[in-house]
Amino acid sequence: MLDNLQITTDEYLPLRDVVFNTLRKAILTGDLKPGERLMEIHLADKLGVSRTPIREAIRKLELEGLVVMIPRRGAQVAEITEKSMSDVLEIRRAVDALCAELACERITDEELKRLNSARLDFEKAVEGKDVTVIAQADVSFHNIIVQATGNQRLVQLVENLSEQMYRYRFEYIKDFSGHPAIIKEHAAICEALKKRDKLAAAESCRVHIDNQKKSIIARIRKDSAKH
Amino acid sequence: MLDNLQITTDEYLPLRDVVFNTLRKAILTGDLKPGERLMEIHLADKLGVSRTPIREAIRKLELEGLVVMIPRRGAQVAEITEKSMSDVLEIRRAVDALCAELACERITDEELKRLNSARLDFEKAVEGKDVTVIAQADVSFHNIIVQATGNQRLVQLVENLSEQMYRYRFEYIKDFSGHPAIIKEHAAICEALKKRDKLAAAESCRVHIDNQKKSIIARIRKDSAKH
DNA sequence: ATACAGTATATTGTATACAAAATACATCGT
DNA sequence: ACGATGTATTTTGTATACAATATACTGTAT
Repeated sequence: MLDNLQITTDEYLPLRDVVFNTLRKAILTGDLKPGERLMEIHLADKLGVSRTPIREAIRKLELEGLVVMIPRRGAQVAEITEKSMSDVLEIRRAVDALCAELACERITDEELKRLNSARLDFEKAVEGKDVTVIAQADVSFHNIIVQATGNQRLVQLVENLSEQMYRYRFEYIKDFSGHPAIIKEHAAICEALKKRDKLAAAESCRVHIDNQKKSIIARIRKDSAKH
Repeated sequence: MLDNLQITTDEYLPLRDVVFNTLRKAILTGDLKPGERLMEIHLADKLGVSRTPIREAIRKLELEGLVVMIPRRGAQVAEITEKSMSDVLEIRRAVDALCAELACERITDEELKRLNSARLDFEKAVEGKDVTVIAQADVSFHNIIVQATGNQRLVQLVENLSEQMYRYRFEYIKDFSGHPAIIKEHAAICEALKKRDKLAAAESCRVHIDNQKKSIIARIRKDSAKH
């Protein structure tokens, strides 16, 4: 009874945050497509709230880079260009390498164990062919490394950068021919972390991102060729 | 006449952005101190606007990490702890090194010239003793490098990270005994960029940040010892 | 004097109302 | 038929109003 009450108070989220999460998810999954306008009244009606929380959510999406504002014309979903994605990946490459280096210094034995089982989970997920499961296993693996840095702002930064790649992650995962390489890369990262070999860990992460970059950029080119 | 009209339309900024800039500056300069509550009606009265633009500005400050929200209690200026600053600097170290590496590949001869004169401007600024002028010259120097990467998202990231260090930048600059070292570091960075030597450029940047870190962390310890 | 209860006040969260600008559309003239 | 002009509509930008919660205060009982 009291427990239940506690839970409900803990679960309180301002509507603006509910809207923010909803819109973000819609953008990342592609329900809201690049260039699409976000009209306040329309969204308000659709989500059953007033314009106020909608507007506040849009302000956050704006700073996050998921929507762009045009003065007196409102918000629209940010376009993804090859350049913008390449910019993101360029940063991601360095940041992931940093994560690996820091993790070498700070990862605990317990986290190393969890990392290894996350690695094995990923390999198992690859055998099954469910793309969502594979993607989730990949996220879990990398999350352990980022968390092991103990740098909360770094966690947040990686999250934001990952977000930008989200729509293309699936393309990368869908390419089954690339799976053996991913498995090898994960193994290399694991190995380096276990040895606490910063150079090797960082380099493995760079290779890992470089490979992702190849398939993501290829996909974008294919997409833009269509239009 | 028409020109004037053009200017005024160009200069249009929604009130939310005016408020956002105003509050951000107030936080960075320390007019609004860590832990201080941002009360909407109070701010609205003070700035002569309604609560709506205030709230939207706060949403952006929230995502930027300059304020933290407490549900149903509103916003307060984020505290700066040694840990949070150390987290920022850890990222900044890697990101600045990345900037240097990319700049090695992409900086134009014209930008190299401007960089060199910015370096000399800094040396001149150091001779005069105006801290604000010195800080500005330092910013100009580093801006050229970041811009030379041609990566707009990287520019934005560096800006955000710099922001967090802003309040302590002056302490670093104020320490006149450190100036010769800074001058040498700038020269090393310049030199490496001219030679397009990525390793040297990156390493110089790391050293540069490590030195900043020392003085900033020392300052924070001194501050927290007072309280 | 101190702890507590109950009320008043202040503050946030949300919804609505109003103003200004941008867009769409229809009418008119050529 | 085409373009221009003026009006209607839509949409954003801003202000205000209302509701719910948290905080501060006051008085009372111990």
